[in-house]
Amino acid sequence: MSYSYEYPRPSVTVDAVVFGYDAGELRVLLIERGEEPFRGAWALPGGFVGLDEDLDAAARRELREETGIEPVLLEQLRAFGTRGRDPRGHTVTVAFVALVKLGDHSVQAATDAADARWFPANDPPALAFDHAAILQCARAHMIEAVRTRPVGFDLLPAQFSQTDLQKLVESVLGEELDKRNFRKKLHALGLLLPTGEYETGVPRRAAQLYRFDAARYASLLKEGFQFRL
Amino acid sequence: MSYSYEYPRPSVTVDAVVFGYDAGELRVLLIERGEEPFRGAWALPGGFVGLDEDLDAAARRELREETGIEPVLLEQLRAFGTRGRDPRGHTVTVAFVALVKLGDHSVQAATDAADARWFPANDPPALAFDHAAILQCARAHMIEAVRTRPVGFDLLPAQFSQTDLQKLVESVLGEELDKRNFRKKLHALGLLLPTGEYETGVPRRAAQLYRFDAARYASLLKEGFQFRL
DNA sequence: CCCAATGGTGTATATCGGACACTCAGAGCT
DNA sequence: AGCTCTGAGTGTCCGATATACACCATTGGG
Repeated sequence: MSYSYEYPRPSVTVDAVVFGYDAGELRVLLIERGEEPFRGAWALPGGFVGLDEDLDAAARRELREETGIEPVLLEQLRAFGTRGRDPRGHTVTVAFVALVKLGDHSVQAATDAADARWFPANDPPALAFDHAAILQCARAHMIEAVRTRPVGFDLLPAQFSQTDLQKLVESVLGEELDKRNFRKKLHALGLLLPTGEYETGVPRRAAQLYRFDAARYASLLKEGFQFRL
Repeated sequence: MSYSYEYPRPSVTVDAVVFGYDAGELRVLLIERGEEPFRGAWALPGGFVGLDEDLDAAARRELREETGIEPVLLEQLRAFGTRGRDPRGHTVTVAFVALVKLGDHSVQAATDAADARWFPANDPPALAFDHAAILQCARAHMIEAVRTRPVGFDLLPAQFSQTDLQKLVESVLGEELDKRNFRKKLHALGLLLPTGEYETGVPRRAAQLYRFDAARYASLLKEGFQFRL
């Protein structure tokens, strides 16, 4: 099957920077390319957009096909369209950022992906195409997002300690924060619900576990509330 | 001439939201479409991306062709690719925001554009495609940008009064600011050079004119300086 | 000469952000 | 049982920042 157009034009792809959080470190999901170009290299999951397919639907589909992951939160980063970024010819890619709770998903490589694995987001391997630049841009996006929106809660399990959250924020920002000041702000937001439950199996005093009050956040937003950490 | 591909796929266009500032109001440059679809309707300037053409180069080219404008500052907003946004078939557009000093450019419609004119950015006419949504997004972008980056200086003439700048910021934000507090912050930034010249032809005390210290801003940026108004 | 309109200027107060250190709880080990 | 280790939990002070607020000066025009 083949299709004709009056003018030559770039192709459109989507790529997803999927972040997860595990072992105190921000991680990014990469696939090993099973096809040329860059066969055997690590890359962001993604692929061509189908005709009449929404961009975010395409990103979700490619993620599902290549890695088995179905993210809850997926938002557009921006388009990358520098000439020469794809050796097959000019392609414009629309990059997305997705956040997943690592425990909720097991990664399963398929279709174009020979393998799919989590890597440290701040120390990734060499990447195909211009994916290193896209990842860099996504990390900058996260630095902004983690301070101004409650994104941490999409990366942590449903229940988490205040320290869990702080370590995550520190990992994204790449800098350490003061425990008391962090908690002061956190409580001031009023978005944490104490569960009454505690960590188990830790060789020290167990930290209390909290839950994110999504309903309250939604209603605060309507009143012009601005999240800030 | 015709080109063939193995798979059907969306086309790529660029659209530019060009902002200017005049008569105390933020303005946006629109063209009247000279071709179907939406012939006769107002729309953002833009068009198809050529093969092997960078996205920003395409946006600049379309702007030049359709309106005669060559903006200094052009930055990507994001991609819009919702199915059905273009009646000709699926097209993905990458939207840009451009800022121009109104006095430096005279607008000249050509090629696909039957006309090109400035409209109030906060009260635009009905627009073709999903351009109203793109404009909305661009305005939100400006609200963010005007507080965190010295964008006002790209919209004003080389010399301007403090009040000019304040009125511009107020027009973008859609809210009024306190004169003394605004000037306090402005002076604290240390980015205004007094020119010693004054307004002329005004029926009141003439305001002193200033110039933006771009060199100083560039050097401050390297030291991790964050602009904030 | 008076009026209208805007230019230009400082202080006092509330709020926010950042620095900073100790005690307590619980698990594991001897 | 007692000791040790690790991280949990908690409040104050100070400096910086943001906001509210009012009057006189200057100029052109009528």
